[in-house]
Amino acid sequence: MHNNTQLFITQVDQEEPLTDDYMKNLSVDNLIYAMDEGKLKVLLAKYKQGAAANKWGLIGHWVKFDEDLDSAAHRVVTQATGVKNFHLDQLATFGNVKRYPYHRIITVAYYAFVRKDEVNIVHGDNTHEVAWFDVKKLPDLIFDHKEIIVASLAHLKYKVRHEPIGFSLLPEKFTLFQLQEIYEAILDTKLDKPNFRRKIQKMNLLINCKEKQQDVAHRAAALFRFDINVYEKLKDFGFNFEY
Amino acid sequence: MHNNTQLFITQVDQEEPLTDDYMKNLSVDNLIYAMDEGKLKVLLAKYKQGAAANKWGLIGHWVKFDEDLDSAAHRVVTQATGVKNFHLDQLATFGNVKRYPYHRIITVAYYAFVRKDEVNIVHGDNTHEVAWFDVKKLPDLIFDHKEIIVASLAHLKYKVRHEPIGFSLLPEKFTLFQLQEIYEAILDTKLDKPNFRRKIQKMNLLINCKEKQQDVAHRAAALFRFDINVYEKLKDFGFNFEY
DNA sequence: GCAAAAGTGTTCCGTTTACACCCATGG
DNA sequence: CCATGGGTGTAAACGGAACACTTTTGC
Repeated sequence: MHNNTQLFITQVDQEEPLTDDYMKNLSVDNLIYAMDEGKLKVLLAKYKQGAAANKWGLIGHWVKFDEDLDSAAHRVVTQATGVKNFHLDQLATFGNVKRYPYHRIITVAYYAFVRKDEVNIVHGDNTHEVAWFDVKKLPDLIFDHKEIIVASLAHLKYKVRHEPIGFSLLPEKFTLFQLQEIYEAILDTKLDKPNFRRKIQKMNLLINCKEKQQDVAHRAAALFRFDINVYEKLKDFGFNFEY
Repeated sequence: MHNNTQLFITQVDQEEPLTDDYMKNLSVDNLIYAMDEGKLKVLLAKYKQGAAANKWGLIGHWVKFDEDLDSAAHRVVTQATGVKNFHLDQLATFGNVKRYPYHRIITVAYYAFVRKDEVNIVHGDNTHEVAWFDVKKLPDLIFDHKEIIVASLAHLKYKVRHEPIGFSLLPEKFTLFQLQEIYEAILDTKLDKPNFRRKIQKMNLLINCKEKQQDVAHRAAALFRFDINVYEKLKDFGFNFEY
């Protein structure tokens, strides 16, 4: 078994060196999502070293001994994007014995929502390319990362109906159509515009900025803000975003 | 910091010895749920050794090096209850640096649904009591186990609306009222009987066994079975159990 | 004028909710 | 005869789905 593996080892194909600060059997992998031109995109990296060399994978890293899991995920997202404030949630943990070729690594998957225009992609020492991919046009992925993305997309469909996560993907001021695009991208369906507008406005989560879009090649839309105060009051009670 | 901890160490208060088969920094903790007299109950253990000595906690154990996470959870549930077939799902992973007093342990929480009458509680070497607790009357719990249970109850409320998990808690043949009790226990609310019956029957997931309850002190109810075939067909399409 | 998206109105229909009511059985 | 749970009926209110329609803007 081990001999078999050896056959495929090339010069670049060895583990990235790890300092003593990190737990060798625990990593975080982040699903960093953003909206771009009405499409849901995820940030992927092409790695230089290790079993992942020259292949696309999620933005991940090992967890430090003195670091909470959430903190590790936050650190890795900030390091890769420069963004400091973003929505972050744990998705699930993937720990099959054979998911990583060299030894046992358990990875805790997190998903993060960022605004694409706030992102300044930072190339880590161990990546030579970092890029956004349409979730409907993914490249081949290392290890079980495809499975992780598929699981997260299913989870998003579920989640978007019960929490207003969409707002984390939008700039502070946005149009109703931009919001609708997010629901359409996540739910992978077309929604009826009049019905969507009525439904979302009836929730009282939106504040009309009394401003209009500028420089658009069509009638300018009203801009809205998300009312975090109303949301905080409502969420304890529980409510529905079903479509 | 370490000296501080020493102050509270007693004879029994030392770590349980671990063989080389186990990863020292990774455990699974299981939320083993069953229905009992219309109440949702969770199985807890009182431990003999270690930081948890003489306190109630979830049924958990370390993960073996050559064991998938799901397999570890399955092994621990079966070991504690004797049950071999049950519904098992991953909840979330808890890994704060200070959640365990001696060293860093990450725990992956799973929830399991069993039928109380199929359970034969097995006392492990390291527990001197194992018992069912009403989820609304929990004792003090070790480490972050209270937080884990609270998280799982919130997750169940969410989950029960989208998947017919209730059936995993019932015997093969059951009455509509028994099913209603599960929804009421998980959602922590009262439901209207006529409306519940109509709603659940319209889903076509139930098969009338054409049998009646025996020896009950009221009109005997019809018994139903869960139609797994119809469910398998429906679930890809997605459907709703909202109440 | 045309394209593109903003925005409003209305109808239809199934579902939800609330509640009244009768049935069967054991104590 | 009463308590307990089984089981049916129904009317009003609500909410979603579908779609026709008008408005504004830039090219």
